[in-house]
Amino acid sequence: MGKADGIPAPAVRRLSLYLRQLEALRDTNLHTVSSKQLGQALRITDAQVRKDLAYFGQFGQPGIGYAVEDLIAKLRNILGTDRTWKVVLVGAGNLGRALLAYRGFKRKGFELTAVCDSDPGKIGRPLDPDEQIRIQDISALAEIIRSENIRLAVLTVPADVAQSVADTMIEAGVMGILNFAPISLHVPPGVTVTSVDLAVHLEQLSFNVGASAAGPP
Amino acid sequence: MGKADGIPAPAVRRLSLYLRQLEALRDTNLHTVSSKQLGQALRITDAQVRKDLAYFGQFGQPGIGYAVEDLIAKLRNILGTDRTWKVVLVGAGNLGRALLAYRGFKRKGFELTAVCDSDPGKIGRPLDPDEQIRIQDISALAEIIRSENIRLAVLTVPADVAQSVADTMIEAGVMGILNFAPISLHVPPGVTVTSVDLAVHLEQLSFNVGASAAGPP
DNA sequence: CTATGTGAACAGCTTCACAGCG
DNA sequence: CGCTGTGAAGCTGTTCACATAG
Repeated sequence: MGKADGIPAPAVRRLSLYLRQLEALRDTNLHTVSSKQLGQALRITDAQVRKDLAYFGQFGQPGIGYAVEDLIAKLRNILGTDRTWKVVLVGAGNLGRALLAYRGFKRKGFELTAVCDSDPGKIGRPLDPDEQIRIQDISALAEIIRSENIRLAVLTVPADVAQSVADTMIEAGVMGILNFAPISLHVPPGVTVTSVDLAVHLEQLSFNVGASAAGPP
Repeated sequence: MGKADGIPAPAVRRLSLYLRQLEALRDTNLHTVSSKQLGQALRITDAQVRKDLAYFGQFGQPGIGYAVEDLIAKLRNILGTDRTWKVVLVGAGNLGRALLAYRGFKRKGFELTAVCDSDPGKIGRPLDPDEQIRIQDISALAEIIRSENIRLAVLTVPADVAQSVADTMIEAGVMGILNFAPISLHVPPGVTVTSVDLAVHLEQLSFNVGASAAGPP
């Protein structure tokens, strides 16, 4: 329903990679970059880079390339990370706490606003010694989402409750879920889910390694 | 290097999802499943399911469907997880320790054999109270990989050292890397890398949510 | 009648190749 | 000249539709 129509999903994924690479280039005091350079760094053809960027506008200068700082700003705007997104994390297990500690969060435009868990033993505890966020009861989840106007969630709960937690969150207004539970979430149109399943990723490696060699000894 | 030739990468990704779903179905005492049922659970067309499976053999019975237990075994064999893969984890930070604690590892055919870190303060410590694995110095990494014949690695080190650690591991025999560092690893042909970048995933959500609505309030 | 396996049609993404601009 | 932006071509992956098997 709108801005993303006609734009290939793979192109959007690469946008994030371009942004990451550009931020690295900026730190080396490089002011301009060509599609060829960007492509080589990411193992993508230069034509691909140009086409991806051209979906969103004319950002380059013929004969010169792309202005690094400028393109960073453009990409942030396209991806929506020039604004700050409030994020709720549900599930304060090992993985949840590790993700919370990840400092890159805020720098990228995401602000962890609340953390919920169903374990009474965890509720009320501060997550990180130097963070003031305390774990709240999962029964308050919907109310928190509504009152804080939260649109994004990170889901690190066990698989058997993931769907019902997701339903609750969506009902309360969440529009995007980063799901770490090993299950296929069903969500209504307009809601986006991205899933990360450690086992799935390892299986891909296992397949590829097994395909080119004898396999594990 | 052969087995994967002509098979679409997306099909292989879905194989893992089929396997996950089948394991869930088995626990509900379902013995047979159709491509339509599998597809509905995963939001994929039935034709897609059949085509994916048909890349690897004729596993179904016309008029009946697929035998759940049977197909699980077939998929495990194809993915290479009917054998046990030794895995080394490098980087015992928050994320690394969280991944270690993940119990699904062993159940899926992956055995965490060694953990390395460069922080002298961590070396020698047991990771988990009930695990006997101790953190070893990263200078021993190559030797560990060689002597244990390790082929898979999980990389949870800071971005600025990720490439050099990867080089070391590949030199020592690692063929597949699950990379959590926010950087594009360059690896020689035959070596597989799968990357998981939290920021990238969140940006995808931000884009999609921003595309269908006004964005965050 | 149900459900698989598969060639053929279709759709979508990537690469090519070049016109045009600095 | 170098490099972008882009129609056209090429390729890869998905869906259709049906012959075939139980």
